[in-house]
Amino acid sequence: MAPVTTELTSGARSATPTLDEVAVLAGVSRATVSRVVNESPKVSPEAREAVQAAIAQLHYVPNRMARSLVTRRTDTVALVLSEPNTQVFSDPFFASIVHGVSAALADTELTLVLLTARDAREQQKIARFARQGHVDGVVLMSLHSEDLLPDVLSGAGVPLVLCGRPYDGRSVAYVDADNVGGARVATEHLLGLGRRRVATLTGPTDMIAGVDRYLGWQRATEDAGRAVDPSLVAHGDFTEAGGEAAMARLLAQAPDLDAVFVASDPMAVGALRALRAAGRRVPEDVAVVGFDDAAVATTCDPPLTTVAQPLDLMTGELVELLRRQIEGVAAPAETRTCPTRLVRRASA
Amino acid sequence: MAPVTTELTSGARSATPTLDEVAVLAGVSRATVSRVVNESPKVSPEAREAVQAAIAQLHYVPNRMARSLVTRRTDTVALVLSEPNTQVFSDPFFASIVHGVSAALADTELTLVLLTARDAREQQKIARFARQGHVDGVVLMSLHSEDLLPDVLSGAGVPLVLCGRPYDGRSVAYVDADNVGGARVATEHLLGLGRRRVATLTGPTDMIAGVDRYLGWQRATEDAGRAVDPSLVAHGDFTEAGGEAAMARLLAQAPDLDAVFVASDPMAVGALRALRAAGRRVPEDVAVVGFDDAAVATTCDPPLTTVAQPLDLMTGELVELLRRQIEGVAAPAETRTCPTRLVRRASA
DNA sequence: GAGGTCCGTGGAAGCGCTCCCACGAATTTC
DNA sequence: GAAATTCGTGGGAGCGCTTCCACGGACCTC
Repeated sequence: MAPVTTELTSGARSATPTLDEVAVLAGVSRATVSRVVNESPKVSPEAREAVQAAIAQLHYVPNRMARSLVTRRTDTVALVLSEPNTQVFSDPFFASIVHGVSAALADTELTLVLLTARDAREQQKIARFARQGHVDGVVLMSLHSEDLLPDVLSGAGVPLVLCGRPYDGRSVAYVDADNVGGARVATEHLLGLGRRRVATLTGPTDMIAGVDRYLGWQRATEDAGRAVDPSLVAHGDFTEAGGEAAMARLLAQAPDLDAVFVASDPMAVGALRALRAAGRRVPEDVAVVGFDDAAVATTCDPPLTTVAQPLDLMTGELVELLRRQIEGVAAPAETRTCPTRLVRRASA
Repeated sequence: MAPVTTELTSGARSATPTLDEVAVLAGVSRATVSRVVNESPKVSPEAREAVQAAIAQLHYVPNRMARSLVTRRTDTVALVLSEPNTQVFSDPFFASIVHGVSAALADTELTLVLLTARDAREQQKIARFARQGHVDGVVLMSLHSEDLLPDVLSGAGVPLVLCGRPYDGRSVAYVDADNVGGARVATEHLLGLGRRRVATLTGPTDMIAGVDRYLGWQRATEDAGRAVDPSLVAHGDFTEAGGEAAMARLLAQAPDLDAVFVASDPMAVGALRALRAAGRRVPEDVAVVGFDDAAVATTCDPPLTTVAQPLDLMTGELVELLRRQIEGVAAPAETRTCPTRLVRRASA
């Protein structure tokens, strides 16, 4: 009998038991233990039972590194937030996406890891992480136009789905809300209320969501036969403070405005504050519509009329598209655009 | 010549090149390539150069799974948020911790992955993930008293540091802010202003931070020779909405209060709103002190006097303690309590 | 009852890497 | 000038796992 076997049968147990140790204890071969662990049907009930008993007794946990080395899978996917501004982290929209993806993954054998890339160096680190085989796929929230990560990742052949349409027209799988449509409906609602001067507070122009929501406002304005007056436009950055400042500017530019479509709920909350500071009543003097249907939309004063995105649907599609790519059964660069919906509350 | 070698030298390159292929191309052995990759000094300049050229030419990226299998290290640490309530995600304090830990790790070779556990099932998944050797260590934000993850993880021998003192007195490494001291100073400040009825809005009683901040208020109250009047206490949940509701209750219980220490800034913002709704002026009628020094403390109306935690220090210590455990040079269950500091603004 | 099929099982190869050990050449020491 | 040291290098074992392949026994078929 070989020394190693002697040691195993003599009862000396390592802190982290291996397949072999389980096999020896169960009186079967390594291969059979592997089959039991991987739920292969080709195992007799007796053998299965013996193995399971041994696993329980030794507290055996398979070593995923070893497994991954041969299977070429890690059963792990990454959600990457590529964004220099840390504050975005506390944006409720982002939190919802994380929550949704995580929930969609909970029903699968996949584990979610969250990675953040604030600068080029961290992006490199993440690219390496992905390329070194630590994850089977990546959901990427790359918000700014100049981000390199989408290229690097898709170039490296890592299964990839973007959350949000890519800024340029590149061919890559993505899931997005119908931002243009949502903004359009919001603006039409304001117009339908009989408002004469419908302004907009946009998001950053280097983010596609910011651009698309502006586009929706613009189209609705044009379709209503109104001129697209530059003084009715102010740019924000999707944050509450940015929204407050932009609203103040907007009031200075266009004191006669009587409605405003704001490109995100946090910005709308800031806008509400600026409006109050300026002595304008909402919705009597100025009607306000936000975007996102964040939790704060129900608690602010007045409760916010806003455009809701189907988050569950979106995160579900995100995971679905990614899994298909991982399985290798995906059509190249599949995309989904999910419908939005106006939620009426008191602000418009 | 063996077939495999023929294939390698004949120019056929796999999509993901291995050490062997680099070795063949560079005309050295696998061992030498490994030395170059791992920056061993025992390599001649010529060999190093040849290897580096080959690596560049093949776009070689080491397979971390294979490496981990033998080194028993992954160079990855996890930040685990064990918290059923998803909304906590958008809490600025949490975002700051993530940011800080991530920044502290950016200077090292370690990669950070973020994991969330909302229920027992996800906790199991994470425990498995850690035990299977996917991470070298864990920073755990386990906020509630009944959480099992600390036990499971430390029981499994995974290097572990808690962010926040454990609820019970268990022996485990942790880093925490001096919540009791901070709350005490805040309360003393209110008392020092000459306020007669200093109330408090607490956090959840199953979170140690909630308990400690209440304790600080209590001690300061007692030390000032005041009675700890139950009607001066209302419980919140660290959220803005919860703070608003609790403040409304507090005003009903103790209409004569003239100061309130609020256990978190988001709650304080809610409290400010409730106070305004009730027609109380801040700070004239009611002085308010918050906790956390979140970004919102500077933008709300009036700007919030609050207790700041040394986040950089805390996250630095967190990473330091964890690294020491990973290196195996840590004393058992090291702990750090970081000093807090009162930041005076307009609300008190 | 001889040949065929099926099924559970174990042996063994190998995933890509690190690292111990031994080897030979260059350098040093007495 | 012989022995000892140093240094860069390559061979090879092995990390823990999956999976192909072959084997033997139980079962069926004509």
